[in-house]
Amino acid sequence: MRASERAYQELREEILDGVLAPGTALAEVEQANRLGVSRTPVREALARLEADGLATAASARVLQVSELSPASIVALYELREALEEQAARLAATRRDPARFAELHERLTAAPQLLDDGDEGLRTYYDTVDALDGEIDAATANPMLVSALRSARLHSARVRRLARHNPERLRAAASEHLLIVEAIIAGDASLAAHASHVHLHMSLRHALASIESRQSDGHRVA
Amino acid sequence: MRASERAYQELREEILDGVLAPGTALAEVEQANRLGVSRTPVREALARLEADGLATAASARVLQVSELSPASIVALYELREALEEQAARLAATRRDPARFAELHERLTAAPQLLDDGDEGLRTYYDTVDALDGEIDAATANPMLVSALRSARLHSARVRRLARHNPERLRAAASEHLLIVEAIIAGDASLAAHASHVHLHMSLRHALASIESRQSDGHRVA
DNA sequence: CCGCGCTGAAGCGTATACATAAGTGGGGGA
DNA sequence: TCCCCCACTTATGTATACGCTTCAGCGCGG
Repeated sequence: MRASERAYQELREEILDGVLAPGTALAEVEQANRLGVSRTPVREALARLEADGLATAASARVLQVSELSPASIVALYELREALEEQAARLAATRRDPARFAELHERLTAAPQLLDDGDEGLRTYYDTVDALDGEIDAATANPMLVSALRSARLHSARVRRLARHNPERLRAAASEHLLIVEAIIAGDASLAAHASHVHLHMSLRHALASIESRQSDGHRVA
Repeated sequence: MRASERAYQELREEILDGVLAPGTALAEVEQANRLGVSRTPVREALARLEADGLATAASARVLQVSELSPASIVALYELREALEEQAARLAATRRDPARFAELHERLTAAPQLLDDGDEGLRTYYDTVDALDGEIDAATANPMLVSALRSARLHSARVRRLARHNPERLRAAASEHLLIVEAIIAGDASLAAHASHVHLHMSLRHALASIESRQSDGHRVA
């Protein structure tokens, strides 16, 4: 694999996982030494991170991991609303019902996974990610998909910040189920509205979760 | 200005203006010689163009100016629909009425500009761009704005491809006017629907215009 | 005492040199 | 004569070196 690609993925993972906390400075030489590659691929990686919005230029000379304030989370969800409602609408119009029928089964089984500990949780998230993938494929719109991908990057950060609340995840599964049913039925309007509802609930939970975490005195997971 | 920045802007302009036609290969050495800079800044410029979607990797070794097929134009408008409706909604909620009142005046005067030849046309487009800017500012959502900016890049290509039809531009001005009025009135729903209508009409015109151009035997403007 | 300017250093942007991989053309063998 | 393999060419990926910009700290002048 290309060194620039490895550097990018490594840095991205670390930012998403919170290893590199918001506000951390990303200097070329430092990261080049740390990652064991030269500055040129690091430069490319940092440029991509900035384009992704995961890093922000604090001044002309210093790049840092971008903050994840409640305000920016709200902004993220406003963007996701726009994109995911449209994606759901298009998917409902253009979907292959068979592919979503399979997802319907998996999602129906999903809540039970949450009793299976860490392994089950991973399978649960795999199912949710598979739903994203199927919707992407069904929209048949590369531009929309690429915008969605960018938004999901940031969602991954939020997901990690919010506590994994089994109760919330069970509710989320049933919200997802409704979206899938709407898509299978070819009901674009319902698919869009169900997506809206899901995002609304998800945002509400994320904000509450982060607020409670902060009042815990910034406890680190 | 930085060499990589100049290279990027130069290449972007040439792609948007059609100087570099879709399908043209973008080789590092060739462009470096042509633009009078070294390969490194060209590399960065090409990476940005690819991230923008203005260039596509045809194979592992060859990057080329991306195609602008009717299908991709439809996809672009589906994305813009999602983004601009949401932006209009948010702008209607958060706007400063005074700033849009000024735009309302300028847009009312816009149709007359179209009789003033090239200079007037430029002023007309400046007004439309100002509307975009005001909406961006009013949404108060950096993520949404950055997604919009990316979509507008591609719109600029489409705009150039479509013939400048005064009749269509006059209609577009009145569509914009309705959007502005809705924003001033704080009517989020109307702002979104008016944006949808505008995009629908704009897409219809763009597709018809391109089709007629192609049946002209690919006449170059 | 405050503000402007200088000087040093550190980091970034660019160029160039080198390594590597892929594609192509030619030659040899079947 | 055709096909396959090897070598060469070319372009990309990576590393390093150099020069310039910028920022911080200190000193001098008002």
